[in-house]
Amino acid sequence: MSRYNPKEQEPRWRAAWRDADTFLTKTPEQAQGRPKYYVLEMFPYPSGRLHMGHVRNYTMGDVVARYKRARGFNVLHPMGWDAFGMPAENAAIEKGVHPKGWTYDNIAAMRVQFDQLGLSLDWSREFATCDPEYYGQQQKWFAELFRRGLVYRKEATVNWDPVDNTVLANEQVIDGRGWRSGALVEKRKLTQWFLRITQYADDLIEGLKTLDRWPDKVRLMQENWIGRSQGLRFTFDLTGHPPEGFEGIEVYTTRPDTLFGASFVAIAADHPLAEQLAKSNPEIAVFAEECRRGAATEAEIETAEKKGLFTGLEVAHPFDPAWKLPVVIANFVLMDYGTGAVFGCPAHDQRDLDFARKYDLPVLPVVLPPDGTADSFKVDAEAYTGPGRIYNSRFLDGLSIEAAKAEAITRIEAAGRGHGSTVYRLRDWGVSRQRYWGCPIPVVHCAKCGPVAVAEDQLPVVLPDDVTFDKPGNPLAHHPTWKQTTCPQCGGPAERETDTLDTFVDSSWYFARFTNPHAASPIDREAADYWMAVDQYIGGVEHAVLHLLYARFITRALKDERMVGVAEPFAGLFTQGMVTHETFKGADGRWLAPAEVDYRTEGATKGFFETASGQSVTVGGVEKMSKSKKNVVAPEDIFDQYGVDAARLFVLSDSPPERDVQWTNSGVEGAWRFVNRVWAEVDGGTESGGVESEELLRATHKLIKAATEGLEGFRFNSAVAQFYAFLNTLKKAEGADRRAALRTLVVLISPFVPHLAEACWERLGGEGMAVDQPWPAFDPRLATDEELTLPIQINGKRRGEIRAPAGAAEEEVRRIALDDIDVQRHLEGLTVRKVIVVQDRIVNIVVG
RNA sequence: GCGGACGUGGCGAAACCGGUAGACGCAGCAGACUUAAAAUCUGUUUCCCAUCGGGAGUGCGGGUUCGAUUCCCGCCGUCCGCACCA
Repeated sequence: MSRYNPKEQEPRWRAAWRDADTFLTKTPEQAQGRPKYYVLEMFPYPSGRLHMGHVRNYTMGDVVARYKRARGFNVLHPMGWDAFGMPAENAAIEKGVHPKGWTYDNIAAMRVQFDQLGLSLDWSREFATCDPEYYGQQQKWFAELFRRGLVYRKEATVNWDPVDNTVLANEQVIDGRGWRSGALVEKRKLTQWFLRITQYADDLIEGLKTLDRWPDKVRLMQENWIGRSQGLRFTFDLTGHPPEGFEGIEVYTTRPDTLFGASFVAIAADHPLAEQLAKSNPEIAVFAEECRRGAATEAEIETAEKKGLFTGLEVAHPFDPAWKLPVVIANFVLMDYGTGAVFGCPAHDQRDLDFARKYDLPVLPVVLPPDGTADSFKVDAEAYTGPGRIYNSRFLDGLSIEAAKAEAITRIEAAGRGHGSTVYRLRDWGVSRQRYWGCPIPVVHCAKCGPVAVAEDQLPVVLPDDVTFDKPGNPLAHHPTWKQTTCPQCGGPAERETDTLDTFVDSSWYFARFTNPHAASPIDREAADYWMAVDQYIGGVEHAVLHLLYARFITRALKDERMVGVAEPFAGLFTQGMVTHETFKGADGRWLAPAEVDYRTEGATKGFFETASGQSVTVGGVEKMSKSKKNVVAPEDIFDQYGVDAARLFVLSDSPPERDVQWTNSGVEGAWRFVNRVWAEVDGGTESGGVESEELLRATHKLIKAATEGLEGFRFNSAVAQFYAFLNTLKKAEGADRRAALRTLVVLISPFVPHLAEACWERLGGEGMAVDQPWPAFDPRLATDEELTLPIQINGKRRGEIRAPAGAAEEEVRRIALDDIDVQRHLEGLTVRKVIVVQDRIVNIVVG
């Protein structure tokens, strides 16, 4: 008996698959009518190193791809690189390397690691989004959307680092300061390119209903993100002497029923009226400046202290001109949502209530809860947002909330002050980035014609290689010659756009490009019609909203261009959890990597010690593997020690795929043990002889059923547990002929541990390769037991069990149960009131 | 703050439609093999009282039900996303 040697077996089988072109995608003709199946994992950013998260993600996709292949599907399973983005530019600044060289070097390094994983990928379709062949095609469709008016320019706010003179991403703003300079970050307005995703808002909501193989939570998150709300848009008239040109303030509300509870009107700091007032009022200017600084993200804005500044202006209530409300500038009102102005109703909105308490504004309840009375109901520290009847509201009194909303809208519309309107939380997608390492926006600016899309025969607009990163800001903008060009429309002198596209654009259509990555047009319609939509898309849940929503939007936009036939790119979606690990800190507070730590017994104390110093180590929380906390286990070290299959098996085994899995050394050793046990069984089970065992046959069919259901339902951990259990059964079946059972087991584990399966298949004398074996079918009669053990409950408490034939009639089971000696003992002196028999499950005897 | 999830032994978990809670793995304990150790194999392992046996138990508090980890209401805790990270 020989120990399984992954170092010898694994490269051998990878070479065998490669030499046989096993994973080369078949054309529809070659597939000979077999149904297609498109499996895709979210493609990686080429950081240069494979991490355990990749191992988990791509192993899951591989299991699906190999399983579907065994089920007879014609499978497309491609891989590429999401290769544009900030890290390459950061490397250029910090290490003086060129983003292009850095990126392609990383791709080459990662490709080697990917090959080791033994994935069933068709590498002939590989591309990187930074290949001009890819982004040039992207520029083609982008130019089309521009001509169609789906692309436009408008002013938008960016984070500006006044020391580095550069735009900062939100993640580069740390506590309101630039990450490199440490300078206080300012908000600055720039003219930027936008994609009109809001035009598709309703379609994107409606489309969610068709995505029945998406997790409910992701659909819900997208719906909430789009945030369609019905409400009222209307104008409060300014009274007294407002600045010239400002007669009123237009607000949007989803609660027009609470209009009589209004006690102030709040506008955003960058509302035109606020900006006008700031010109002549230094106090307002200072406050607006304060609002402009700091908070880069919505989360920070929403959690920041609610602050306001009274402008001294007043507006009249729309239903009572004599009723005046103060106008305040508030840091929690967003210019991007609705009209950038709201009315505050403190009694029925918590944020408004907090604000009203702070600035001593009236709190007027206008919705009476069902169990409240007008005299007793008070709003104190908590706003009331529940159901009820309207009161304190003149002509709305007594109405339900819904009826009052309708009535308020009708009256406002009749008065010509506004109209009912649908508003989305979703904003148009700002795609401009003032950076070098991205897809150039294919537009030129002509003094005569304005912005003009680059003509198709002049694409791609290629990034120049000769750029420098010694000056702050966008290297494309400083390039001496690159931006000088001629106008495609009038032929006059013109300048290229120097902004590049958000990398989310690159990842919004790559799945369609994979169907024919070498096509002369962005998408080969015939190939896309055959392969799209992606049948199973797999990736991190952190992409639940942005990437997945953008990809759905672009697919719809391209469908309207007739470039693709489907509206929804991903028919099935699976969002997998992260790989986590314990964190360790040394005595001096430094983070320590797992490799720097030992578990041992030191005198009386057991625990973790730093290997180098022998000092004791604090064990922190279990967190996502990250460089900053050093709780990273390098996949290559694991492959080296246990082989790829053990690593693959472990990331699939311990936790359900949608949940986080905690990497542990002992866990991967368990997987390694399994690999060896399978090998040992196969090694010792190849000889004929032994008796045919019905028990083993039944166990085998049960296993096929369980494995198949586990794979279909994305319960890989359960499937793996069944393999382990089957191995235990197999060990105990001494004297039985195990050859058939082993062959079946090997085919079933093949998607999980493909190298081991091939080695075993060969040892068992199977024909061809394990990867080419069809998925075994099970006989439903053999996959269930003939006689079952049924628990007997008395008043819901388990009091015994009986044996009964499967499918036995209720009467028979009832008789066996009541005759049972244990049951009778418990029933002594009691009256049986009812006997509930659930077929093949349980018997519950109710006594009184 | 808003939106979404999750919470079961010492640990990772299973229980798919409301029907035996803890499959499978890890760690632990006991044993076999060994001069010894490692590796491997066998058994055992939710907690409490215990001889048979009984009681409690799925974050906490309530509810529906013959029966609740599963459904409903309220609370607590943890994690993810929040639009220029990918």
